[in-house]
Amino acid sequence: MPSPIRSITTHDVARHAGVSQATVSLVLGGNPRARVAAATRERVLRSAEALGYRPNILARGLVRGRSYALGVLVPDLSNPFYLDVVTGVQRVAAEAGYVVLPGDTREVPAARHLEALRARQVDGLVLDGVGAASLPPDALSGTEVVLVDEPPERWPGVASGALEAGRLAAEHLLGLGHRRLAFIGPASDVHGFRMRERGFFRALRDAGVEPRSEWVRRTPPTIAGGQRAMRTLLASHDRPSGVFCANDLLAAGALKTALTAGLAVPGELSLVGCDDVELARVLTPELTTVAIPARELGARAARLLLRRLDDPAYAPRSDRPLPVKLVVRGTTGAAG
Amino acid sequence: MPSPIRSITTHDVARHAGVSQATVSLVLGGNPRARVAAATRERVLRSAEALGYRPNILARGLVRGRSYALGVLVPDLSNPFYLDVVTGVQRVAAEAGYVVLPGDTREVPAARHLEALRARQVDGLVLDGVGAASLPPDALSGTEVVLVDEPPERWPGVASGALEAGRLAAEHLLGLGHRRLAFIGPASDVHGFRMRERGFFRALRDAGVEPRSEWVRRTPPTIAGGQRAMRTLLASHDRPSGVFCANDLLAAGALKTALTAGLAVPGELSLVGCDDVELARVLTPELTTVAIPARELGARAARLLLRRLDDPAYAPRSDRPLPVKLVVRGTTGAAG
DNA sequence: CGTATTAGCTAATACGTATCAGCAAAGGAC
DNA sequence: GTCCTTTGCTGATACGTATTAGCTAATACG
Repeated sequence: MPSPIRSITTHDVARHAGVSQATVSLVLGGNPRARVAAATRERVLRSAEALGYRPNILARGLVRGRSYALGVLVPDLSNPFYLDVVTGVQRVAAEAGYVVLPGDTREVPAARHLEALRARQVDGLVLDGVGAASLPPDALSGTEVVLVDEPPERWPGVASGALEAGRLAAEHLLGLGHRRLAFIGPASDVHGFRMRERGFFRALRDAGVEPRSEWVRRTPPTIAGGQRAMRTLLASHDRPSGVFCANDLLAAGALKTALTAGLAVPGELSLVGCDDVELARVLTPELTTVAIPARELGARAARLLLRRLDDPAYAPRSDRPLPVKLVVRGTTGAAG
Repeated sequence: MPSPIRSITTHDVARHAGVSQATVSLVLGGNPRARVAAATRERVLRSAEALGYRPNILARGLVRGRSYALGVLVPDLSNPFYLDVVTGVQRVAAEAGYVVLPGDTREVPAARHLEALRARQVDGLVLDGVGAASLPPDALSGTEVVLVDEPPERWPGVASGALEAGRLAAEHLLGLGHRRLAFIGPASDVHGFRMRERGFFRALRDAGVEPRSEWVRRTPPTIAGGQRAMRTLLASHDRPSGVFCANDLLAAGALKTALTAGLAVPGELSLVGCDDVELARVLTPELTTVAIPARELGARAARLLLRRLDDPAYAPRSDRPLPVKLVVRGTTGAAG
């Protein structure tokens, strides 16, 4: 059978089955509850099968006013955590016949991404950690939006237990006897990070431990950022005995610098990350961290988004944040 | 200004500018060499600007027979190397107004991905490491395809110097005095990996070093795979003094296992990876590896693909493979 | 001045699908 | 038998754009 030059259309199927194009569309198109005689339906299906018909999703989208595409924007796709979020979105979206267009804001600003996605007529957007509040006000109009780990004020969202994550890290370190505790996190005003930070410090204060401002290091949430931050922490005359990093990349960088400086981990310094990306188990020693269900977070965001596309009025019953879990590994030990 | 319910079309712009829809299309659409009076063009452009017109890419694609979308398939998006390839494709594609739909074959088989991408009417495909040769024969018909690191027999492709990469690793280890050399790589028949392997062993033989079959460990090219492979290598009574891993994930896993087993690296065991992903610099000690320009590889694939979309007859002058480079870090040292 | 040429624009159509109004036939109620 | 309802299908149209044929007016040329 020669490969078709032009792809098979509903017209081709109609001719083959001896019915009208409209009937083919009724059988193969959206509405499964369309009134078509069983015999006709069968005949159309067989013709479609025989010709190898595949619906042209662009044409379908044009008439339905849908592109069946979703945009997902994250700060950094090379961070496995965000990649997992995207993967979660992708899986759910794929099942519903949607495709996802991922983008990150490392090199291209969010506003420009949104411009391009809008030109693509994406039906919806998932935004994670891109500071939706600080976007130009009309950048998101006319599109359904779901936020991840942001305050769900103007748009609905899903959340992980960021506050809880910070608290777990703090309690773990406190439980090991640490009182001299530092925090490494980003300066950027991303709500999820802010919550992790707040949870951490709240737990410290609850335990009567007053944080020191010189032990709060702000740096881009990357490996390089973690290295820099740890370098300045180690340079000070007075060193913390435990550090909570706002994500695992920071922790990996911090660990690297500490080991290179000859520090014993966890002997002289305990380290807790956040996210539990695969990297955490590759480091030596393995990283103690707080596991965030990234994939499930993305999946849940996608489900909410798809739901709202069908019914824009759908207001999610305010969901519990996804549960987080402390994973104790090799970078934390009793205070000396 | 109220946000528009329905998006602005060429008809709206035409009405606003007092011209026909066709004229608007001539001004704003593809052909820049269309004959339109300067004054009219100016007026249309101003109207478009004023109304905030954005072309509907779906509609444009429908009539032009293009979707302005490219599919990219790789084995594993969580491998930063492949992610970089995708990023390279994405950057070039974005500049040309194309969007890319990435997919990996960890959970969904390539054939199913291709099915979905085809339904999306993607204009072209970039395939890296998915074994294009073993796909159903018609899975790629009717679509422009460019392969990465595959033999460019049925489809054009771009390549990195995989053979050279293996050779560089071998010569580095040989130069340090190692003669007891092992290889860890995937069993799957992916051409790029095969070439790295071949380059390695060819250099060994050229140096008069005969490889031992029990030191060739086959395992999935992941961190976990590297750990397993190294475990079996260490379990044997006779240990190699140097190991070349077909990628950095394998090397990371191998390093982890070696360190956990109490081996001194590089004192008792030298380790060379391949790819030079960011992970390589986070490990302690830092990983010696062969740098492959992943991003440029993807970018070049995208350029070739776009070129062929404009001119399907375009046969690339057979390009030199992209240069690779040995990066000596901390996991290799002189043989004991 | 008459004719050929060109510039500048528009009407009409097509891309492949979904959907709606409407038609013919068949059934159902009496 | 008439009248009403339902079933099963089709013709026509629309989605937003690109493109081509063709029209008008202006210009060029002899």
